[in-house]
Amino acid sequence: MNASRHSKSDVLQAAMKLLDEVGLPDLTMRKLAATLDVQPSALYWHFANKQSLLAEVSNTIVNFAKPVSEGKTWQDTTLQTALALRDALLAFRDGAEVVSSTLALGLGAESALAKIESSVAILNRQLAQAAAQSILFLVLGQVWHEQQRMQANSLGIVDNLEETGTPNLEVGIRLILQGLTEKVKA
Amino acid sequence: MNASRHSKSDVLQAAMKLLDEVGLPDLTMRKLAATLDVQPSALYWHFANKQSLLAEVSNTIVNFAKPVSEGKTWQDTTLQTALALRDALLAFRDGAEVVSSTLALGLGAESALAKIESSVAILNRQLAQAAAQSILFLVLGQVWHEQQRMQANSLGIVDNLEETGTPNLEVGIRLILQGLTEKVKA
DNA sequence: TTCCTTCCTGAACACTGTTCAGGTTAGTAT
DNA sequence: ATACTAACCTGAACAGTGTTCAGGAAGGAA
Repeated sequence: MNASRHSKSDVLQAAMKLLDEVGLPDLTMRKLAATLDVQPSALYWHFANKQSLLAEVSNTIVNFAKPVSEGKTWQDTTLQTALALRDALLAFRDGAEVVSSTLALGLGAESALAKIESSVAILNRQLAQAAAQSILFLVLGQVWHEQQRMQANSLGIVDNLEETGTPNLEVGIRLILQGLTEKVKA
Repeated sequence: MNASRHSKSDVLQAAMKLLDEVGLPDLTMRKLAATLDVQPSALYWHFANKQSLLAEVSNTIVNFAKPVSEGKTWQDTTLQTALALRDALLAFRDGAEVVSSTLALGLGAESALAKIESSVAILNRQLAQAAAQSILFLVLGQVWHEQQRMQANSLGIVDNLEETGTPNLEVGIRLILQGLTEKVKA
């Protein structure tokens, strides 16, 4: 905005705003610097590189998920946790792709996994971990797909008549939870 | 290799080889052209752009999955189909990321989804579709994660002691299948 | 006033995907 | 053999990317 000096969180905030305006593919260091009235090289005082910046953007998105009130059953709690993450991803343009990338690179965003895993109150920890990871991939994949379609539609590209984005996710999670429940009985 | 003229499938083949040698981030049009002893611009006679090239690479990877022999139950068939896709992704460096990207962009790779969906022999088509999509995201996310860790390890980065890549996937798929089975009973 | 930390400039480097006018090669038809 | 045509490629450029680095300026503390 103005020409005063900027802190690290200023840059992060500007990055979030720019992401919302132009999307991830056009979120470049040069454009980001321009919105702050600063040379591109100035950004490298605050962040070691672009990946580090994106990692913090990713964490901001994940931490945006509001904590869920404990449900009646752990199944319900887990479902609410997953849907809260889904809402957080949807709240930011290209949110799912940002988080997916940094998660793949091993930077940040593990807190999302941790939250889901801790909600799966099952004795067998190996099983809980596999289920939590599965649910996380489900949410990321589904929302990524949905957000990509949103952009495609905004560009006037024909959309397939199917609008099964949101329902499919809940169905998928419920399938995993049901499977978990059955496996625990045995 | 040599300096003779090249066909479209020559370029595709060279792209697959280069992908295996340098990985997706270093799969550039210039490097690809160099392996063919050709100027970068020559590639644009065969492919409209890099995305189109990657889409065909993606299709090649997906179609590499060998068809499964029909199992005893549809649950078994679906599991084998998913694992066959997993093997295909693992057979190529950064295979999961390549396929994920082109799938997100709406180019190709839907045949993977179709194969899984057709194996889920359930009356409720909406349910089968949700389950198939869930399983696909599971496979892609898991293998992507695994392949990223493979590269990280090869670069000497510390690996987390957990080696739960492969088992987690099968567990996750089985959970979905079990959930499906229960839901069908009701 | 000196010093030191914080933040930034300006210029460059080594890349990237892509376009385009024009050339070469090879095979087919006359 | 000559002419034509489609397939394939060159060479150069354009507009952009992330990143580095030597140095300069601002502001508070000693």
